[in-house]
Amino acid sequence: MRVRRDLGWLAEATEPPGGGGSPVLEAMEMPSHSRQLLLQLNTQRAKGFLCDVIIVVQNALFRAHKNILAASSAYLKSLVVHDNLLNLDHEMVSPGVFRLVLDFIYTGRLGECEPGEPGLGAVLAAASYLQVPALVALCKKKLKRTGKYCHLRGGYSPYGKMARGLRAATPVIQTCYSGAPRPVDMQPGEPHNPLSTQCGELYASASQGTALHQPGLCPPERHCSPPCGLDLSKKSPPSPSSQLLPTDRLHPGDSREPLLPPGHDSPSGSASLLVNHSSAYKDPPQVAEGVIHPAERFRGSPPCAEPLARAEGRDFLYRWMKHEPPGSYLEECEAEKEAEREEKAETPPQSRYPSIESNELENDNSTSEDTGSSEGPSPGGTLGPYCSHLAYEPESLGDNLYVCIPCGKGFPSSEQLNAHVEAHTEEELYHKAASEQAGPFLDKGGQSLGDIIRPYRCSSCDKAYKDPATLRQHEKTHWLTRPYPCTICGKKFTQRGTMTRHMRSHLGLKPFACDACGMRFTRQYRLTEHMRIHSGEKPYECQVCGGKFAQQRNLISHMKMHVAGADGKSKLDFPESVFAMARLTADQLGLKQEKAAELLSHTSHFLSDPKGLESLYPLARFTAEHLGLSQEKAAEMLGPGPLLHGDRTIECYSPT
DNA sequence: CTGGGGAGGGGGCCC
DNA sequence: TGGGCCCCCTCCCCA
Repeated sequence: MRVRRDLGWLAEATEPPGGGGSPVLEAMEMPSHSRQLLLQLNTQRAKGFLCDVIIVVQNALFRAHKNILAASSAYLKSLVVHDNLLNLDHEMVSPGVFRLVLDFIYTGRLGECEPGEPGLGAVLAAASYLQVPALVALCKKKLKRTGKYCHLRGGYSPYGKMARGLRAATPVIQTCYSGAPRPVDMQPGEPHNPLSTQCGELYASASQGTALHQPGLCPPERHCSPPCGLDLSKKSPPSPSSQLLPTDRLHPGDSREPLLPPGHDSPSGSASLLVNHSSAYKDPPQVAEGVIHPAERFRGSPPCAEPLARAEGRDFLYRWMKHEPPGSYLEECEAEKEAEREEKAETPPQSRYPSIESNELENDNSTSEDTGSSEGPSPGGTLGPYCSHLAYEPESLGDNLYVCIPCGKGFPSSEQLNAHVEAHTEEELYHKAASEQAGPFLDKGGQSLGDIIRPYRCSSCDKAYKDPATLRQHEKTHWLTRPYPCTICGKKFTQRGTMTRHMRSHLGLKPFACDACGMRFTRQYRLTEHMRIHSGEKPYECQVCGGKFAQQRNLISHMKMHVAGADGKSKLDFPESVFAMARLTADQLGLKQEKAAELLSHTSHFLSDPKGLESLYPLARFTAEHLGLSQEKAAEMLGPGPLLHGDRTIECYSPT
């Protein structure tokens, strides 16, 4: 009827003035038009084409079109108006259920349920929550007609196999990185967008890999380490117009719910989708068990998840006790878990402060064995975490009453304690000596000001930090294997946050919008920087020519121009005090130690390095302010000479 | 064509 | 865990 009415003007307009001649254009209707349109839209959704909204449901991502959502659901309509990223309450709708709802929106059909699929009752509840009246009506009708609600609740499907083959027809993220197969619907020349899933959905595994660690289920390179997950369930963005995407690890291997053994708690805090589902709808436990059975989920029919989890737990415990270093990828996964647990266990600072390093633990353990300590060896040859516990619980020292003050270890006799003290590495002694030579900034305990401010020193590179967590974070940079791989491109990162941020670029998420021009950014800092363009603020001033810049990096690039002449040689001279200040600051305060030492070790490098130039003035100011010294005074006090940097002595050259 | 500035974007890393 | 900052690369525009 609408078509006829809408086309009426057209018929009138095309009718010849005389009324006769060519036949009158009658309004016609193509019955399959709406169906074809929906099919096209659904195809586009599957390919991610023109999708302008991402819906996050717990650990799963769905891409869709705002118009379609708005036309189907009053609730979603209210959301998509303001946001490109929707975060649905997974207590109300689980990822599996939402997939069915989204399918219904795009196809007008409600997928049949098979064992493990969300029940019709759950779909009804979700449809009510999302305000999809057509689906609500359909669910009610189905429930009334079939009268098999009890079976549904029990996980039994009266419908047989799924007609639309959700599992088979949903390749999801086919590729993580090079070498992986491309999606079947992708043309060879087409940019490979790993987000182009058939259902426009991505899943983030909350299981942190239990079944993923099964050989044969997933290529080893896809075995994302457990702690690498993006937590989808946390953090909301500061911008009201958007939401960040805290994700848990995106699981590239399956289009459906993340695989979780019953009762398996995600380390990231993301509970099982199906546990949530069952709890939300008071489903009996067997529903979840049926849903997540790995044999249902993965090609190759892996063993049941629960024994798998147990085996993994045993393996993990074994490795934990053995203190095995990361080796194979699976081992790395275990090592990462271990590291996570160690971090949570509030391990003490390492090396030079009352602490126990892992290798020291082993040494300590061997010492105990040698001396017949009351503490017997632990499985695998080390005491592992127990040793750490011993070291910090005086009452647990047992007969080891002679305690080494610096490291807190106990020994049964003074002779053994003396032997232990002598065994402290030369490096430590050298450092202490170095600190004592540092002169006026030392306290009587032999600690430099830098050590006081940053007492947690990396045993690998000598960098110092204010707190142990930062030190642990830093130490990951020394790991041969970066623990947080991107599940889309495979790039690995040393910090989870960096990987999360990287993922945002894959997903095209730019939560921070400029109010003035509408430009969006992936980071708040970028927006702040960008806003200076509108405000005209240029806080970065060139100390040489007075030029001002809105962005620091452009000042740095500008300084390059000042520093390096046409022949590449330096153009500027800098006062000795500046060098002295940098040396003082680097050595005593631990600020940019490596960089300052590097800069000072070679004057030419220093002069050609804008980073050093830029850092000198703030460093000098900092030093003057905090130590109550003038630059000249500090320079006079320090004088020319070798810079003691860590356990190395670096010659310093005067800029003249 | 080239150099310089402006600006977007990504990774590293400390707090 | 996310924010913030630093550093780098890159592109674009303009003189």
